Amino acid sequence: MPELVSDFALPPRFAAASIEDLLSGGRKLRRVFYEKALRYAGRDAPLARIGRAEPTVLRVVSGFAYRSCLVADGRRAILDVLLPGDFAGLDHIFLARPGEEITAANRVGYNELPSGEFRQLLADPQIGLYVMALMAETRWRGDRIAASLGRLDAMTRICVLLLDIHDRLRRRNLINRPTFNLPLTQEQIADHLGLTLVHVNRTLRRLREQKLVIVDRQVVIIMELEKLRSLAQGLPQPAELPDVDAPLQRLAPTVPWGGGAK
Amino acid sequence: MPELVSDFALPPRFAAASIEDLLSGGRKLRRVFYEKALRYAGRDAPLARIGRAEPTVLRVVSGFAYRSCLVADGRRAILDVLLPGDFAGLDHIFLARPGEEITAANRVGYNELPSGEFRQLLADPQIGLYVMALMAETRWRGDRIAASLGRLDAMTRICVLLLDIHDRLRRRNLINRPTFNLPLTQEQIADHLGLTLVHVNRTLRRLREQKLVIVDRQVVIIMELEKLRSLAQGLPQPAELPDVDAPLQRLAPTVPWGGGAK
DNA sequence: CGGCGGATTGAAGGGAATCAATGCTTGTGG
DNA sequence: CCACAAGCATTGATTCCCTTCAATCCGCCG
Repeated sequence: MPELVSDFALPPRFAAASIEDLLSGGRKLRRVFYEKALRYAGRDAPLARIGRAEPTVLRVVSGFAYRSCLVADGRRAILDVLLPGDFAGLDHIFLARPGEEITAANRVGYNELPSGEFRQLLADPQIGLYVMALMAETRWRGDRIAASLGRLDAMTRICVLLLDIHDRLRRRNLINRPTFNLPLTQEQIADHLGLTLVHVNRTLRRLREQKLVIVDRQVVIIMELEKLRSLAQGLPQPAELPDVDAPLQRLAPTVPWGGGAK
Repeated sequence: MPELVSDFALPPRFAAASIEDLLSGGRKLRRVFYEKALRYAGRDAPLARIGRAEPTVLRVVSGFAYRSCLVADGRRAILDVLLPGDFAGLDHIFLARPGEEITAANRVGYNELPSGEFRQLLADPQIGLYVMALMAETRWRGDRIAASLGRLDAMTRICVLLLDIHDRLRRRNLINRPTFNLPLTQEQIADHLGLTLVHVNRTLRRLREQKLVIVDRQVVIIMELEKLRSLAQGLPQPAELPDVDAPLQRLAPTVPWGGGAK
């Protein structure tokens, strides 16, 4: 049997056997969260704090947030960026106290469920399956930035980050052009990509000069989508979770870009 | 209410509510895997390959393995190191084909379950809960190396890696002194930590000179355990999964160290 | 207006990569 | 039993990507 040479390029697919259960699990879970009040957190406000009382599971409805930690010498590492539709605190199923810090990057709307209540939902295997898929997706993202941090240079890392956020927003129908709002400071980008603020700035300038991506203020415009994609080749790819939210109204991010016209 | 200043130092704890279910889930899962034949893979042999036919879930019984990917310019990134007792391929619950490469670092013994069969086990919520805990643990490890790669220098990264493997082996009662066998080449360590083989080598020498850790061949001797631990401060910590295997026989790794006397 | 957080840019230094040889083990075969 | 090859480890010299330090600029808000 001959080797399939270029099969690595194919994006991972979900096994047919699980898709049905997955989708209904996702719908059930969505329903539960929607019953909860919509809470808001202002910029830089914590959604979860290490060691605090009762941990909760939360779902971001609007805005960006990030998980982070502080290492020994006071530097910060941003482990993951949370977009509208993302869940966070799933490991609070097990933990008596939050083990990570979650912070709002801009004004974030979210729903929250006490972890005890969430744990009871898992009695339903379909919900359980969906939660596992969410956890798997988080891991894929984690693998992806780990590989980026370890093996890509600053320029490529930034491209991959922007590409990933684009794809995630696109898949959720939050955008429909290669342009979006990125409410992260250059310092936060640096902390996420293992760089310094200064070097992020320089690299963004070079990206602009090369007309690959334009990042001005918080507006990102991807000029060469396919070129970015080729830079990300070989990195772990998340399988695309079937979109549970498809029928919902779209949550377009505000794009301060000439008043939003056209 | 005054801030608890140093609460971050406490290791995360499992919520009492879930421990019972977790343990019996783990025991059930263990039973299923033990019924399977023990397979072996020689050094550098793949346990799973990207895009191959039917994906499986597997459990390492002896030996070391690692998950890896190849990025665009041909460099390799080792995303995770698998020790005896670790599961791999849990995301094959969802995937039609394996999305990652798993390779044996030395001779590995393992049990294997077709992902379809594994999926059926999840009908049992206790097993489901345990699987989620396994996935959460993998994520914690992922967060930890991501933070290391992003914010620690070569020396500290190596210390954290050695400390982590030590702790994992220790927790599973595979060792009882700060000495163990690490069947990874310096190149593999480099690929895991985002360094080059040459720099790993130099750094190991400096660690030896400073009498922090001695790494000779594949034998690791940690001299200053507490100093290593202080270097890892602030990194995400995995909660310690209750040891399902406690009553089992211990699987001591061979330590080529003067014939194993003492 | 002053102040502040974020962005931008310059100059200098350092940690890690790269290039290049040379040892050291181990396994294989004569 | 030794020769030889292959893989891994070790070490030196040089280069470069990124950091660090420092200053300036810009937009925003009270």
